[in-house]
Amino acid sequence: MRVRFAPSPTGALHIGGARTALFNWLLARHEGGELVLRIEDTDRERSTPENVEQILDALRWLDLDWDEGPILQTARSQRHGEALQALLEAGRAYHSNATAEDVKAYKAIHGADRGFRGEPQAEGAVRLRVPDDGATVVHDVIRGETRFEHVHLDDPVIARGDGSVLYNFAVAIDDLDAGITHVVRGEDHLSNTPKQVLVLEAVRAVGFGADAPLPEYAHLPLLHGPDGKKLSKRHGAASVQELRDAGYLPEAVRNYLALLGWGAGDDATVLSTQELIDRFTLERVSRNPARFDEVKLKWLNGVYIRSLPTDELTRRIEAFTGREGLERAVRISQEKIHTLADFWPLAGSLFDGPTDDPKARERWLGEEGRAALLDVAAALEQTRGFDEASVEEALGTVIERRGAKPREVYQPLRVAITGGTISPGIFESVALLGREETARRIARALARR
RNA sequence: GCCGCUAUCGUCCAGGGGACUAGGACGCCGCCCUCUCAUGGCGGAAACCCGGGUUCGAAUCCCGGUAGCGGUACCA
Repeated sequence: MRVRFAPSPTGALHIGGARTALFNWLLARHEGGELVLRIEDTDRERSTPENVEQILDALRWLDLDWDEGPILQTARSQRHGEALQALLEAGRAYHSNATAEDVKAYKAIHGADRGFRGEPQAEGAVRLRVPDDGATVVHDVIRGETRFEHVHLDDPVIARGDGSVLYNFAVAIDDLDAGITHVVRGEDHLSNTPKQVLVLEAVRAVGFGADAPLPEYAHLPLLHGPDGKKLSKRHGAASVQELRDAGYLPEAVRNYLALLGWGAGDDATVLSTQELIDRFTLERVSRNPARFDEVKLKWLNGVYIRSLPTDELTRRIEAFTGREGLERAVRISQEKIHTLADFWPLAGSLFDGPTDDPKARERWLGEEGRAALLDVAAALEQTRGFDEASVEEALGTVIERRGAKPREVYQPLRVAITGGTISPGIFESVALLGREETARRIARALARR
């Protein structure tokens, strides 16, 4: 089995594209086949080297590797030209000056009863001659047979007036030459498929890749945004880079993306990449479009974060935040965060000093709170050690002596040392800060007002 | 408009003629645990798009409608 992932570098790699890449990759790895990476850069207006780099960067981050390529489609223009010329000479394609308006006008008259068939001219864009009779049947592994009647098809433009080829032509030639056995891509390409099959048949008839097999097709259901519309920039984390910047783990993203349009079949949700490879088959790919649900991704990411060894999670958080010496803080935060980005807002004050939350101050550092804090400061001064257990013990004494509820002691202390009401566990946080820093922060909180 | 694809809880995925009182996950609601936030545990609400047909029997097969989406570029 040889599959390919063929993004066009007209923007960053989208979540939908990433899912397509993942499915191709899983399939190749499951079958022991090869994955070819091809960059479809025949759109000269919008393709840029920066976008190519972005796509490669996204694939690397996702840890999806490939066996051949990246092949730039434009680098194959000579081959495309030869195939095009052969089609021209055989009369299976022709030059035509007809514009989109001409075709539209033609269709206005003939409706769906007759596809546009141009008259050969000396120059102009190149159109593929579609037979009037019959139909092209696309055999789709996921959807079964889809029949496209030739009378409904217009002769498609396969090359521009200057001879440069267009997508539907290049794709067919490149898949053929690369020996692709399965074309797995988004459903938005289903309607293009008959054109590509027609190109394939025409080109083989004139001796190009006549002995190469015709690829099988598998069109994946499309991915939609939370609003049910096609995924776009408006949907926030729409690109792979945005996912990375939002603090998601690549393994969690792979797991989540695999669940969009595919299911293991036995209700399994959390699946390691190896399990994904072992279990992935095209037969289990769904036919319905799926919505990208960041809430569920976030939950899954939390599952992965909690299951990571603390030192590994620390490495990732240090890389993400650009800070060092975070291990202790990571250990006490691990079960409280869902993304790498959650860490700093939760525990950053342990390093950078308390933040300022006026509401928290007002609620917990009133007369009662300050009185409690005074007791806490005294108790913390004379603990034997300063680990979590001794901190807990000391605070327990304060609670008992004051006849207070635990929170009436813990919360003022939390606000004093972190500035807010949300933090890792209070004993852990205090122990991490140490006796002196804790005392300093309490004193500062008390002095304030 | 035309061509095509799709249709099960709010979302994702199961179930593909009787095992369906339709299952799991996220989310939501309630309870428990609890120093905040989380985590964890227990429980709950929540779906077969509509109409015909086939069949002893339809969520499941067929037809139609409707809706959503895609294509209809000298974009990919």
